[in-house]
Amino acid sequence: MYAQASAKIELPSYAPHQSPAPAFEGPATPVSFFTAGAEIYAQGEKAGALYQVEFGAVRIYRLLADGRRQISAFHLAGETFGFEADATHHFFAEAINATGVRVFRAPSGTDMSRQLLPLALKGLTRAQEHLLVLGRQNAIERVAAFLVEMSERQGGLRQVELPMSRNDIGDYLGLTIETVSRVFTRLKEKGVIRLLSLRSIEILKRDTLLAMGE
Amino acid sequence: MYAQASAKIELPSYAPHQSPAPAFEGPATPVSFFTAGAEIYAQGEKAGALYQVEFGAVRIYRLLADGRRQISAFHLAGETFGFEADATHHFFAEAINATGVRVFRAPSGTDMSRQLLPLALKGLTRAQEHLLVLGRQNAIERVAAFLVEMSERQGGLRQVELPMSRNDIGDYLGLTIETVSRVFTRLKEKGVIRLLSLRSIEILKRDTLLAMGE
DNA sequence: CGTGGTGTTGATTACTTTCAAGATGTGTGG
DNA sequence: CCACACATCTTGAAAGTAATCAACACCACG
Repeated sequence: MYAQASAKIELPSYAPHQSPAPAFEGPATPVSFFTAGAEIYAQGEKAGALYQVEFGAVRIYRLLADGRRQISAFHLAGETFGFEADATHHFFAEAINATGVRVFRAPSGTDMSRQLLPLALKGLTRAQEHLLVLGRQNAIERVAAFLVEMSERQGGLRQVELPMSRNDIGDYLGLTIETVSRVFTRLKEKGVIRLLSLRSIEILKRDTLLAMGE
Repeated sequence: MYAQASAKIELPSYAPHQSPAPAFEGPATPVSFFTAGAEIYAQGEKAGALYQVEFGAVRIYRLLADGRRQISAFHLAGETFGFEADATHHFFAEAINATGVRVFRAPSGTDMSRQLLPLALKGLTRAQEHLLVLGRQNAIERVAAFLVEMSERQGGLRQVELPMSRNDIGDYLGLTIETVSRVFTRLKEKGVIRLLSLRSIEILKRDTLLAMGE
């Protein structure tokens, strides 16, 4: 059940050397591979399965009628997504780049509440914290908060990999791509961060960044 | 265990005539009363209990260091709140006005996953939908979306009660109180809504409002 | 070594906030 | 029941921040 096979998948450097521990009991499910931009599921589709990122990254988003997009979450290696309040997906899920996803389908009748609740609560807390960012922080604070978040999710290292484009970052932070770019430049000029490459930054002044993101 | 007793509580008109069905099994817990502005719990406090609104309304919010506030959710009569990802409250909960809250404490060792999961998932979906509003919609769209949401949560009637102040609405929508006020005025001028009183509106053009909120 | 996609930078515009003043509403005490 | 006082809400003018429009640079790919 390979949704979209890519001829040759170059594993990105931030892929873990070994697979994350499976999130759920059950029959071993093969890993599905998705190329950059491939859809994992769409809004309105029937939900039911759970997805664990093996390597790569996934964006969860919603669209307005005129095409405006809000990314509500990124999921990195080891994280699980796809659970819904009812039988329908309320969001889109897409691979950001070459991504492997393990699919879990609980046998009908199985009660997954115990396993799912902590994930749902974690997601709820994250979403509510993100509301504060979108509702009450300005551009530089949003980007700072984002970099801190990405850093912490990657073990708090100085070097942070950003698997997503500026466009994705903008749609996550409620900013335009130009504003994101300008803020990156400002942070560089202030010596807070350094760009190792377009998708890889080094945090030089963590305290400043933390203070910015509040 | 009455957190704050008020001499005389005037039941607001939107209070249900009968108590909502208790959300959980367990020993009958007395209803706690809170006056307008009274704190139900604070960020950092130990969590554990669940709260069901009997009458009145509750705001859930978070603060930035400089006092900026983001309300992540309002809870009306019948709704349950207070569950957390870990043993600590990540948010503040306050009564918006005279409010009765039933407190449930599961006996230790009880597994509430089955009951909690649907609530957590519902909250997660709502929060993620709100992210789209805060991230990608302008002032008039935000207010329109808010009025539609409040209307639907009150049974989809033309008349909608707004138990919260303009300030609360602003902090929920990521706007200032002045902008909220101006948008209300514009919607009145366009004949989309009518103000019956400051805290009570009538929706005259539902379709227009829906189209605005997308 | 081109070419398309992605990112950066600049100038201008638009929207929301801020600051300020006044109006309206609510509650209290006389 | 009325009058005053405080809080909430509305409106206006000015300022600020991010969006938009536009051009160019950079990078990855074939």
